[in-house]
Amino acid sequence: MTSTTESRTSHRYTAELADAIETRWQARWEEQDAYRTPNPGDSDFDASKPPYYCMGMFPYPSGAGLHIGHLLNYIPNDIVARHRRMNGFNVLHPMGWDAFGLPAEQYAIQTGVHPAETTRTAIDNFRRQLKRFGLSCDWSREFATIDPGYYRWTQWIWLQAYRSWYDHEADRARPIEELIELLEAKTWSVNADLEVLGMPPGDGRLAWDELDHDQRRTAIEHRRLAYLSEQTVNWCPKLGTVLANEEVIDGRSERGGHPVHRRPLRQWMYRITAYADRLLADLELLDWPESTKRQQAEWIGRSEGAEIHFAIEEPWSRSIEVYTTRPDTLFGATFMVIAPEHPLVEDILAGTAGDIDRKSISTYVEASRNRSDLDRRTDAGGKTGVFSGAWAINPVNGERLPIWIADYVLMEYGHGAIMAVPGHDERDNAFAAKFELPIVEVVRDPADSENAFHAGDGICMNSSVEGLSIDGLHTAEAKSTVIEWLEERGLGRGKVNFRLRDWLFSRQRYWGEPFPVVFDEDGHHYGLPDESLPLELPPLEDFQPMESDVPTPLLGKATDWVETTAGDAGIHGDKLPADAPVRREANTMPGWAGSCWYYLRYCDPLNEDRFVSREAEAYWLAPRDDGPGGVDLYIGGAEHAVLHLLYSRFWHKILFDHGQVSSPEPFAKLFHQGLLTSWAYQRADSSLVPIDEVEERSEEEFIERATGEPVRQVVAKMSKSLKNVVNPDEVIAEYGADTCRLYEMYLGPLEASKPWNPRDIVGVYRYLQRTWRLGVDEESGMLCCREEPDEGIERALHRTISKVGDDIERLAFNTAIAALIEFTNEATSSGGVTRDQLDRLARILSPFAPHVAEEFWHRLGHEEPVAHATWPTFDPAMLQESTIELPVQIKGKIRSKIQLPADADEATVKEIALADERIAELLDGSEIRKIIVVPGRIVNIIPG
RNA sequence: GGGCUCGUGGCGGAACUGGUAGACGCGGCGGACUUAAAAUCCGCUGAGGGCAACCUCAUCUGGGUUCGAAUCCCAGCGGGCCCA
Repeated sequence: MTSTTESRTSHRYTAELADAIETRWQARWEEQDAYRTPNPGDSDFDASKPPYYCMGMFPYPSGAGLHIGHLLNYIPNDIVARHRRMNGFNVLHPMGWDAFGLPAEQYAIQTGVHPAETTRTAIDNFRRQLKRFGLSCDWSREFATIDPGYYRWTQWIWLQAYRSWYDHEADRARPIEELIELLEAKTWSVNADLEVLGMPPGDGRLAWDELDHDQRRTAIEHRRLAYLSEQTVNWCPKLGTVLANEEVIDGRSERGGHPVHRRPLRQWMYRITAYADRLLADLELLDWPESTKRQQAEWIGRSEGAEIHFAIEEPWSRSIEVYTTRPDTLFGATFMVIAPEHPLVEDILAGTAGDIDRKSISTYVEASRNRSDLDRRTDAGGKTGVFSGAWAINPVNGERLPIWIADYVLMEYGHGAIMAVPGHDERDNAFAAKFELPIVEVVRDPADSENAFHAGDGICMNSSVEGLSIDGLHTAEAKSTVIEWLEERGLGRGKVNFRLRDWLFSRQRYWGEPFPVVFDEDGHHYGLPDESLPLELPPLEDFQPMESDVPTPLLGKATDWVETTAGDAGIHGDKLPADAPVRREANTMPGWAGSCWYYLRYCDPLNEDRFVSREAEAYWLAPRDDGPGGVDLYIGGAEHAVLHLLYSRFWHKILFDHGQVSSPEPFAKLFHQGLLTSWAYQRADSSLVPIDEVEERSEEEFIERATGEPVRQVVAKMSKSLKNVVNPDEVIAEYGADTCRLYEMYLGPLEASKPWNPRDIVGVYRYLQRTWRLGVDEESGMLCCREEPDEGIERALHRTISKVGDDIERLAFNTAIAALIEFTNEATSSGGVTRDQLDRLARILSPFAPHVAEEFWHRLGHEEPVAHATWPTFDPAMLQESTIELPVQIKGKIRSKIQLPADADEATVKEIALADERIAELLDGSEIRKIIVVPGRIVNIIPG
């Protein structure tokens, strides 16, 4: 081989060179703290710059390592951050780790290694991989949710809720002391059920001083934002934990198929329902995808209807309350249905009166106890139910309604009881059909008088008794008439209901934040004072779940930790004597907790006195430019559309009510990146085959090795089980990080699902090679630029600067990169760029390919990193060509193109168009009815 | 079942508020360089017709609105997401 070939290859942009450039600059950036973001108060903080806060949803570091889909979340943020920084913003662009939770604990159980250890290893690996992509994050702000210095404040925020109640009059959370003040002052009172009422005592309402200690506690519990409550949960003895409804299938755990029992358990709850109205209304303030806002609105599920009391015939001395959104169909109620958990069921089973088949009732109740809510709601297996033997009275017409027990009614919704209107509700209709119960039509669909069954709005019929008739009224009117009638007689009232339930916040697992609370010997709880935080997780050798029928939290194993004294726990002497034995809460917080407020901590991650300093919080998050404040841009997957984003908003509002944060909402603008898909293989029965079990016979023929059966190539979400995950380390080894960044952004629109196709990567790799050659001579390795600028290239550069900047703001990175490619191609074919042009090119390339750009920037003689440079300007006049080409249509079909000055007026345009040789020929002197001129766009001639 | 959303070359995708459909990339074809290959560079590449200038068709299907529709409206088919 000759030396010429060697020298030529030695300065080409190859994976090896990319690796050298990238690692060199990454090391330099780290040395010089290139991406450190000063906070207000820091000596190098520049208050004249406006703030910009952009972040991606932080990753959950798993043992499997980063996969290419994660980058789809972080590269866009990095591009925006770099662009904003170069445009004079103080940019906060942080990174951290969501590290508590079930996956880490399950992994630890499998491997026998402590979750703290596996999690730290996973974090180190994720950090290494992310840094290798050259993200311009301020790593000095990094933290993990498992750091005691962080979860101290997670516990503190929980205590804020624990020490609060919700004042519906003022529509905000307030300290418990203020509730006690209102009660002590006898401004407010308590009813017989120990519910706090916003009215003075009297008329059956009790004054605070009439209550004993325990009654007072109970009354307060009814208002507390973080409270204890008996909840029916899915307990899986084998797994030793409570499962979410979605994790239970046919009474067995989704994972492992172990039996799951429904049983009541005392759990910490969050009164998120108190915020339902605000969580719904404030969606309007947000620049979020409409679909996500709609999902949240549906999840909150506000409905207007009525609460109606139904008396029950003797001997059962109670009434049933139901909630219905259709009080207008009250005349059509032909039976009642109550949930198997309804208190009336217990009464019936305990009693002896009447001719009642108690055996089949108890069998049915037992059977439904272990069905998940999800199963019960869906129609799997058809409707089931049993007659209770009791009868209710319809308040409007006095008719007797048989009360059935059926598990399609859930205790958690409404009051665990419904009035069944089989004529106008599908599920009631199906139930009535199955058990041969009467169906009455009371609403007529104006558009369809054929079918009696109609679930929508319509005109009332058969709905009239003495003193009340709604016949002929439309649904909306009928509803208000019935509600008014019920309210006058004390039989019911109009009510707004929400689908949203209070948030079950306890888990029986080890790997989570401990609750900062202890219980005395009577079971009364005491929140820990702030100065005793953090309450650290005790070290636990054995974190295998306890197999038990009695739900037992894992932390219960740490007996030395659980059993302590009030003094050691930090409870003040005025609450309990120092030597009083107390038990710590052995449940932990769910995986959601740490992610509820991490965006706040980034603003001031090392603060030991506050969760975030007021100054930093106000600078980064206060409302500005008519926005609601909060994070300027939050990018993350649509799978978090409801839970994480709703929980975060809820926590933020609690802090807002306490005056701890200055914006009503945490995230001003939200964007969901699409899924990255990959090839997968499907059997004839459409089950999926892991990619490594498939052999490619030819272009279109794929065979499953084990069976020899042909399989179909399809696109599917990247997942470990399909083995179609792409490891970023491999891509970097083959092309370098800059290529990988460009490729991911070039695939297509950020919000769309896109297939990862390794074949296409070379396109952007070649682009970087061409761009490299634009500035560097491959033989000498030296910077080589032309002396005299080319007019066309200069114009093209202005166009590119303009388009790339606009596209970044639109998050349209694919078209921004296309524009960059176009520029390089154009510059290459017309003899290269000058130093000055390369200088500007390096800057607009830097958000996408920061390492190559930095190399150019350095070689051009700059000392400061390119990230600290300013975004190049463009001259709008340079975007405008002096002569333009305009298509000319005849009757909407393009027949010719004309050249004309860009500033030609309409008359001139028409004149030139008509004078065009081809147009004149085609028109052949015919009459012209009309000529439409769209300046700069088109001319359309309509002959007469 | 209801709601939302999408459907453009062989492939990923462009196309501003209705105004030159297919930017850019991949793949393919041809050429230059090379003993040859790789790499690189240049040209062509929606379909059909024509020697050519050009013509016809073409954005899931079928209707409609408009001077003009990938874009707006209606119906249908298909994919995705959410709710049930």
